[in-house]
Amino acid sequence: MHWSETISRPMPWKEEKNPYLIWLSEIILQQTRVEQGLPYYLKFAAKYPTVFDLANVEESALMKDWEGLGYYSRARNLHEAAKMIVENHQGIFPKDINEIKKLKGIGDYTAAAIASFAYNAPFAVLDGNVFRVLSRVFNIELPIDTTIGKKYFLSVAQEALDQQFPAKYNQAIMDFGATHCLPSQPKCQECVMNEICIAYQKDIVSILPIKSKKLLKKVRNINYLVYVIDDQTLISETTQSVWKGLFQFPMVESDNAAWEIEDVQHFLTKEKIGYLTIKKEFADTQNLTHQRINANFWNIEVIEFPRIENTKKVSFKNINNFPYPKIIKNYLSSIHK
DNA sequence: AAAACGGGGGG
DNA sequence: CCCCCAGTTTT
Repeated sequence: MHWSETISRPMPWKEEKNPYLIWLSEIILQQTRVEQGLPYYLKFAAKYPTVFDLANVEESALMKDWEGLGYYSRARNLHEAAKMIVENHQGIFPKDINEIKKLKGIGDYTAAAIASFAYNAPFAVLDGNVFRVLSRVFNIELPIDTTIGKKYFLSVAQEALDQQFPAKYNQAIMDFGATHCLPSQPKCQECVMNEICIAYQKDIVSILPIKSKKLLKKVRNINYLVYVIDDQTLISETTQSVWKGLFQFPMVESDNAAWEIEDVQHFLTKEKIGYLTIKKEFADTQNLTHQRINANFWNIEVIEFPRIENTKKVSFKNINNFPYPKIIKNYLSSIHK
């Protein structure tokens, strides 16, 4: 806490005591860098100043505002939680941590963050920063991605918490992890903790914290078919999986490799779709947590649109009124001259 | 307990 | 190219 008084890391939600705005900021910041989430927080705080504004908005509009931030279930959960607060709590954000945890999208970390920041309640936050700081200072070599590891770290975090100033302490340890006790190249030489940091004394800072799992990535080849008549094309709303609630073009996934133009021709013929021209307009790749996506965008001039379930006609002039995943946005930017 | 879930920045 | 980020929900 003393260290935190020597640094400056201003953020609009620090010093904020309105639990609704704290909640909003915490949801936006889940697995998201402060610099990345900041503009979204400012937009949401201005557009949805109260929980009622959030509860009453159409979900599609909310998704549009969330566009580009990722982890879209956060937006859907935010909406559902807002409605829960209005219906079950008369629009007043709950104060009891168990009630806070019942809200969609709020887990252990976010509940502790809201309870401590808004009400100065004595609950220690345990996020990526805290895992790192505690694992190094106390030389904890339990993996942080196992149940046993999380349980132990939580007990250490709770014990280390300053009971008198929980909000200040939680804020300080996260600032410390984010700016000083960095994942790589931490500033150990000038660290105020280096004399009591066991990992530093043992020179094993770089291996901490320890993770047990490594994740497998699936490679997917997606062929987006952009059917075009004059200024119109066909888009559909994704109904499941990763990009639920966002829009995309009709697509076909190919197993081994991305399509060549012959494969597109073959597909259109098989589906009895008449076409004038086929042109590969854009190619891009995107890395998600569990999959690597190779995408090709095929511009296909047609005489009449094929009948595909759940698609709608839209003009390129209005196409940006709908929310899209990043890879579709990249394509749309590339064709917008 | 493990997998799924985005996007961006930095080394 | 890999790691990590103010984590939570679903399987």
